[in-house]
Amino acid sequence: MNFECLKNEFLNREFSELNDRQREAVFSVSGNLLILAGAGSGKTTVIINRIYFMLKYGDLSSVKCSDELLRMLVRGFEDKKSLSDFSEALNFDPILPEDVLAITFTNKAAKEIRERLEAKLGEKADRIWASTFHSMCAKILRIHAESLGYSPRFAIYDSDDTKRLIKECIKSLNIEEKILPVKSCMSHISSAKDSLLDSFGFKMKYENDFKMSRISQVYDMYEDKKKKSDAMDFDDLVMNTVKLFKKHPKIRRQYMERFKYVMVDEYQDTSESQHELIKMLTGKNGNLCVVGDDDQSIYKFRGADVDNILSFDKYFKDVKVIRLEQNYRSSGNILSAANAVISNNSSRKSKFLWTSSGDGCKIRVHVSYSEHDEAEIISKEILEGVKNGKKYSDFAVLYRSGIQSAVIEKLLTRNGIPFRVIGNVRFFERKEIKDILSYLSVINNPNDEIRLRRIINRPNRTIGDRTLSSIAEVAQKNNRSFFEVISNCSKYRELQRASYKITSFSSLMNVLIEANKDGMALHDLYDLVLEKIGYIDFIKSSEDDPNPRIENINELRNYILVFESQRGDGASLAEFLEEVSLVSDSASSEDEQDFVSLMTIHASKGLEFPVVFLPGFEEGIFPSQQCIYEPDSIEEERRLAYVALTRAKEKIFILHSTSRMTYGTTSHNKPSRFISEIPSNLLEITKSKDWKKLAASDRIPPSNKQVRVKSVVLARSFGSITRKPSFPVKTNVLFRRPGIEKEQDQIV
DNA sequence: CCCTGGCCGCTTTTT
DNA sequence: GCGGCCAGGG
Repeated sequence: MNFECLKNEFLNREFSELNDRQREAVFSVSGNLLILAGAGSGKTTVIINRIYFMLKYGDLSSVKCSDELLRMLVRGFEDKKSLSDFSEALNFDPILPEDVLAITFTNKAAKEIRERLEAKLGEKADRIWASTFHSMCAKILRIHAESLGYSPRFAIYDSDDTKRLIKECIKSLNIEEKILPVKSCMSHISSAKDSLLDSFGFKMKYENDFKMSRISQVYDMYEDKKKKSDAMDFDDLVMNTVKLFKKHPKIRRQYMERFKYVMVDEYQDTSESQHELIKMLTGKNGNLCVVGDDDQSIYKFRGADVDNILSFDKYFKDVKVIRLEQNYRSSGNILSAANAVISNNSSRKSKFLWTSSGDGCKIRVHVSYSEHDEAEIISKEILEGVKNGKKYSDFAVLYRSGIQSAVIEKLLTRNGIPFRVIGNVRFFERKEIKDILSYLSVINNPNDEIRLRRIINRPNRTIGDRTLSSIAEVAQKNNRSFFEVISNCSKYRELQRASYKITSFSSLMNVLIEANKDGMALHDLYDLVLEKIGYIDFIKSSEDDPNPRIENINELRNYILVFESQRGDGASLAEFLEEVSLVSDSASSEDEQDFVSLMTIHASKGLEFPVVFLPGFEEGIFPSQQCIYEPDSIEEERRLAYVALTRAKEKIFILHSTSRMTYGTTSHNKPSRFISEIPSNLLEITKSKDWKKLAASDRIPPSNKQVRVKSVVLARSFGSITRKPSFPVKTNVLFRRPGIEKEQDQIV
């Protein structure tokens, strides 16, 4: 018996709940490691255990052991002791929590990691940096803001702010919006930033391209205005951190030395800029562990580059690759189907999911005659399942595109099935919430022009476009900020006429700014803002049904209270805004927990359900029309299909319809190619009866009794319920909307 | 400055 | 088929 073997015996016993591959990943501490984690292969468990292992043992490969000690260990092993009981004798060198950086994409994932680490490690876990790319960058940039010419209080613009600002730039450059739509301009600028192309580089690159050089003008102006507003957009957070590290090698070294062990989750979703950031943090010889699945790369459209994971071993030295292929989620037939579909992709690392559990049931493919019929079949199957002891929450309906949900919502409602649409409008993006947050942002950073413009006439103060542009003009001419101009507007002749209105607004704001400076508690400031601006009355007078909005406003107050109780006394406005700007996470419901989940396939990544319905498996829907003639895009769609299939634990229903109404016109789509890529022996095909041949009585959609179903629009924070509140946005809409009856007539 | 009617356009989404 | 957005009239 040598030490190496004995050590493994100890560790295998301690980590016996893991499989061999998982253990290998957990024990590989030093050097660069790529973990290719298939769907449902216990990825997060590996991440948690690996950090746990590092903090407990460090890198055991360098530990030496004398003969005498070895005999002691053998005895210890027989006495069921753990290797850590010999820590002093073996003199191993644990890694400190502050040496570890764990990066994820979403707050939800970061939170899960933090919670699971806390459960396993106790308070030590707090010292580990576990955060998203963006919050990590924001944290670093706040510290070094001045080196890049920002103040530490810089604002963070979300896509709505960004859009408004870009729109303004397009306007003031006198570019026809028809030639250059804001959306396309925004996405060009965003993807430039994803690949670290700043406005200067952009200008150089596209000198000879007419359209792109117009965009370059916008890019220039956008950057300029944003800088003057002391603000960064989401893409800036990453790009500016890279810039900071390039410009100040000392600062870079400081972080490289600090984060001795770096882990990145969902590496297939990284963009070029994020990849570069990781390179700068770890260097060529760092200890970098990335986890991901190239087959689940579905975010190319927002800058993700699969190549970062596919060519990981080219970018980093001496990479050890570990594949996690044992699946703990789905039955055999589901995995066979998923494997078969994904094997049609050419650019991928080979991987083959397997399970030790049985084949399970076949994959049911159902051919319906319309999208109504399709939704009806789903409803029937759910009711049938519930009759046989399943819960509503065992079911999920996953679709390619959000527009598919409407019909399904309708028929589920009609059948009295409780459901929720996950990921529609997010809490912090609601108009009333953005309005109030904009007030708070301006109080924190009066230079934030875009948000100042948003609120200056909300509630109405009859300060219109005219006045706004003359303020902007004056600001430009006198080289003053927008806020400075409105605070002293009586001094400017051009603003004389509107002076009274503007001054009453600016003095209001100045009162609020002072209140904040005096250290007023956050929730008191919030109340003061609402009261001073008369926002509730404004909502009451301008909305047909003000209640949902008022509920949201109250909910924001709750959120502040929770924030204050977490942070203790010193909870500052700046900290609050930081959290809010990076957290899209939102409401969860207090009451009913048993509901069917409806969401896009994208939103379902990482989740699992016993029974999964996949409506709209048709050419033109999925794969979507735009992708059909592009091989690369088809591969991305196929990965999406792979994600969809691997969500299911027990049963999959794939549905396609011989006719479907989209955008007001009826189309007849062929079944999706992804269906034919599944071996037919795994399929069980059923068909709706031809509706024309049905007796008239059978054609009436079943129950039209008015069932009260609450459909709450949830953000993606599903499962992690931290606050009680809910936002019943869509309660009963379906029955109040006229036209349903009409709709039924059409079917009959 | 606000309201309303007509017109366009329309995957996927986190931060 | 529907909603968001812009232009034009009140």
